[in-house]
Amino acid sequence: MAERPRRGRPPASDRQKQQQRLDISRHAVALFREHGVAATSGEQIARAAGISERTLWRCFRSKEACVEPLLSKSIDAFQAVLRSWPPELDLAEHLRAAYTPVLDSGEDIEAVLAVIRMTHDEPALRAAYLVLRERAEPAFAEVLADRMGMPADSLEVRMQAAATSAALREATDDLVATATADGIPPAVLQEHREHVADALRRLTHPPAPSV
Amino acid sequence: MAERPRRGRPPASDRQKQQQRLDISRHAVALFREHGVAATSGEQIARAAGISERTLWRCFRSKEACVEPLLSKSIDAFQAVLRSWPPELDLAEHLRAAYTPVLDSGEDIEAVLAVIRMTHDEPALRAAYLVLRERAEPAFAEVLADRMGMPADSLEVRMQAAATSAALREATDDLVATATADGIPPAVLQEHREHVADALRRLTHPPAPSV
DNA sequence: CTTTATTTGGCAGTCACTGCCAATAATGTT
DNA sequence: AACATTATTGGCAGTGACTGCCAAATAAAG
Repeated sequence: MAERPRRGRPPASDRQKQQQRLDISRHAVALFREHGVAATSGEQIARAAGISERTLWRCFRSKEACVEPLLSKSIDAFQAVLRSWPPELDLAEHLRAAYTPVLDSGEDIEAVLAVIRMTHDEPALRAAYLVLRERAEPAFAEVLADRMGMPADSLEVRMQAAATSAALREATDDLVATATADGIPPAVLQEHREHVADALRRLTHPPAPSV
Repeated sequence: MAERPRRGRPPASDRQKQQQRLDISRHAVALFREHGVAATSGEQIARAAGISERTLWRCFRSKEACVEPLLSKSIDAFQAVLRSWPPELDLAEHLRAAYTPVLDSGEDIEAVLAVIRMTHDEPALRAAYLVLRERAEPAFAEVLADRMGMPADSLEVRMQAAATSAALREATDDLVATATADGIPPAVLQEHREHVADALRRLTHPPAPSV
């Protein structure tokens, strides 16, 4: 229990590891975009990222998993928006103010959009994307639990969280599909926000009590 | 365009191919259950199914994909139930009469339950499961499109379909987790049906029009 | 500079999976 | 019955993703 005197090289912080993974992810996605997933080898990714192939496989269990950090960035960003949603404020208002869809990912907007687009053609990428979104559902559940007045691990809340997450995924796919190279037209963006807000509202405000 | 005189060996019907895949799937799942996924090789699966390794890889692109036919069976079964839902009947009533959760899969109930359980520990299986469920969403959309009076490929309907599918997945996971070797206690089953019915009702009957 | 703890790289090996071609099976034709 | 034709299967060699193992390199403390 007591703090043993720390000696030797200190373990890399989680922050550092995340950073390395993100760095690799950027190089990997760049290669995926240029040559396609199948035509990109682990060796190429490692070389581009300036690490050995061995450490690449230590960071990612598979080639396709290299997209995770980039995708996570955008998913995490939306979670943060949801978390900051004040209970009394209308959701659409909150989103209009705080939600700039994918692009909280800063510099990586284009990369994230490209990956999501690629998931439609590359089954392995789609699988990674879906697993990632499911992994984010507990966080959704926490937000919804407050609104619903039920524990976050109750089945009801988990179902709502899963439903919310899936609806948001569909809306995101739709947005990404209509996004051009120039970016996203403001009108489309506005409509997207409304869609998301409607879906979330519908899910968090149950209709007249049935049964 | 005209029917060219058919000569030589006729191609296998889709039905036959599906049957072969299902047969392989059963053997693969049996091995997965016994030894785990990692410890089961493609060679073992092929040998158990009485085919060459080469044809195994022709039928399935990956080892984990071997679970698809079995899982599809149970997903398809629920879709059939949904499709047969008469518009005027209460959903809970319909489910009570027509929905025996996973087990329309006939002989394969245990295998299906086992696979769904395994998806919690085996990321690759989880990925396959999620991809499979997403692939089923368009079918959900068709059912919902009728009720919502909108085209099945509209964003609204697709979002509802995705949400429905995800909620159902969560409910199924919950059911599978509580299922014992003896089977599923009737009380639990009944509760499960109610959960599913509630979720679907909530999704298909939107609350008071917002905005 | 030595000691200790941690990360990284190199190397060999396994195994999932593919391309290619020969063998076999299932049909119609002569 | 023998043959021609087409679809499926199997064998074989090869590629590449990934792992285990150990040695080198790095970063801190004594």
